[in-house]
Amino acid sequence: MEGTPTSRAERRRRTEERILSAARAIFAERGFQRTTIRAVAAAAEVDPALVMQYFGSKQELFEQAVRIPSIPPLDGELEPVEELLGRIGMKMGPLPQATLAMMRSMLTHPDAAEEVRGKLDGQVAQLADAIGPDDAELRAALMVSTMLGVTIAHQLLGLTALRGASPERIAETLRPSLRALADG
Amino acid sequence: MEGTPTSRAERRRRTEERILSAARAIFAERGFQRTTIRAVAAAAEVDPALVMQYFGSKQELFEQAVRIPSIPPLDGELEPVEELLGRIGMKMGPLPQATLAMMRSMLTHPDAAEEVRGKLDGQVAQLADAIGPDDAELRAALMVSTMLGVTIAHQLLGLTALRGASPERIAETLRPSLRALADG
DNA sequence: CATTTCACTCAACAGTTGTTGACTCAACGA
DNA sequence: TCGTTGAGTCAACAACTGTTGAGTGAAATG
Repeated sequence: MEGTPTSRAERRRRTEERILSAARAIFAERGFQRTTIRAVAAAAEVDPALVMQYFGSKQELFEQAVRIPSIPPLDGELEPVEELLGRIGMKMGPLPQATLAMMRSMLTHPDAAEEVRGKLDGQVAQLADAIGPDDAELRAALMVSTMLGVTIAHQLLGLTALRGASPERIAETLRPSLRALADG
Repeated sequence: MEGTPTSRAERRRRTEERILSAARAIFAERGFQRTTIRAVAAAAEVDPALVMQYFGSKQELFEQAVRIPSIPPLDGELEPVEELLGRIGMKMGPLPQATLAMMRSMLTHPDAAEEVRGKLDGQVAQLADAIGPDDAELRAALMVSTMLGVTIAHQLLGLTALRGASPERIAETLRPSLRALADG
């Protein structure tokens, strides 16, 4: 058998992570409203009251579960267009559950909307710095919007024409489009 | 005073439309889950029970309220890219409430997701017919995804960089990007 | 060993939700 | 004029929700 490490701190750490993991999965699948504390507790094999005791409220559970991976900033080593394209899935695997949970909720949960808007605004600003001078902000915003749309259509909506396509092929086909926006 | 046309059929027609209008507005603002029959009834100045009596269930109310304006098919008179761009807001005003309601709910309400996916798949197919032969379906899907992303970022999320921009300027700036996708 | 601490459970409350059935009353048809 | 119909209301049910407080038993501490 796997060792049963019944140390208090260790047990706590593990169940807390088990709850967070279950929460991420269900938030990502159903969004904030349709996710119930009871469902998260059941998936984590814990009593619903424990979830409350650990996280205080459903809202705080959501924040904790979704906090970790912010969109990484452009590090300037690569050309911006290539860096954006890489994010479609070439260099990292599928999107982290926390990001999916955030996106899934952003249209119906005001706090998630504000969080996503802030993150995207930040990315627009970074991108605007890296591309040509004319209309930089608008063009950057459209590049980010394009990435957003492709991600939603692919990961959340499951457009038929995108379901079979590999991330590499999507990125390749999208390149001239982003390039056109980046160059003005 | 405005005439008080107390004919039975007429009264029914009017209250029914009042309910549908209120439903569209609230569904568009809050999405399916967070919209309550009571809120719709209150906005329509009617008893909640009447909404049920007329529409049977919340789900059916949603379907009726959202049914009407399907995405108009490409009519082939214009070049596809220009036709898509026109939809950003140049030729028609802001998106109809029914469409907004649909989009607002599509990430958290499975039926709305399926409906939107179907509509977008249809548009992809049409667009794929109208553009060059290589990878037509994938390129068409990316064009549609781009439109989706820009619409979400602009109308539902309110990206800062897009909030001030006029639809015409957005369409203009987006043109080379869509053109690149259309031409392969 | 005795006591305290704390991870965890049980049962319940209070509010909200979709939905229903009995009721009221003005418009309608004969 | 009178019975019928149907638009609209009222009060309530049943299920589900987030949330709470009292309790339990094993680990930590002395």
